[in-house]
Amino acid sequence: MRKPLLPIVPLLRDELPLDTVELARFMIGKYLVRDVPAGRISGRIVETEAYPLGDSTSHAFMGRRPYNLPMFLAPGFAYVRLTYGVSYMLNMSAEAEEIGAGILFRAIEPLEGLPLIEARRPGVPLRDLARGPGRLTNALDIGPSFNGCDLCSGRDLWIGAIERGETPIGVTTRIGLSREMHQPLRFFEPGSAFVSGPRKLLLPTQAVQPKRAKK
DNA sequence: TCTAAGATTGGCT
DNA sequence: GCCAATCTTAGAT
Repeated sequence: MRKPLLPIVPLLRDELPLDTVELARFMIGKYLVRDVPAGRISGRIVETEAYPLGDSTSHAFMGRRPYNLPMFLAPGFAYVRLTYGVSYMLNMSAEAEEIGAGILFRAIEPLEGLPLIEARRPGVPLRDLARGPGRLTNALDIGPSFNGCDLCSGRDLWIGAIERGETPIGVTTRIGLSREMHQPLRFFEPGSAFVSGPRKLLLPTQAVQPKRAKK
């Protein structure tokens, strides 16, 4: 007998905050769902990053290009990119149409479809299956074909919610950047073991020093 | 459990 | 050459 599915309700575009940073915060504690022929893969979103308008590290910073078109769509469209030639990353458009901004999904806590994930990642501990943006896309079997798809569609690949209340949210600087490293634009669920980076809260008084340049 | 270093990879931030 | 990463290995805590 199959386990009943979690009561995840698709998020409507109207429910998404327009503001990039607010959207990144908002998505913590929501759910990413992937429908595959064999069933459903889903997980709780525990880590995101914001790439707002004017951010020099954003793929939209240089203006509209063929490869970054989804970032200029209305909120809730997927932007899938290959990075370092090895990993795909799942982003979602933010801000009104014509404005290039988005958020990056960095980690989820896998909840449904674990056998489907494990079949593709034999021997990998549960905690590591979707801890990191590249692992997340691997766990949900997301590739470049999802670039530009509507995450508010409620099918194939979509975002949803169960509880509607506010959850506590941790904030730090973003991961892996060599510019704009001081910005508090990474959000995560405090206490979750499924978060990929530091899980200590950034205190307002903490200054962030640039890393020493490599020799 | 964490941090760090080195190798790897492909498109153009 | 620069990167929004992963994997393995090694060491500290």
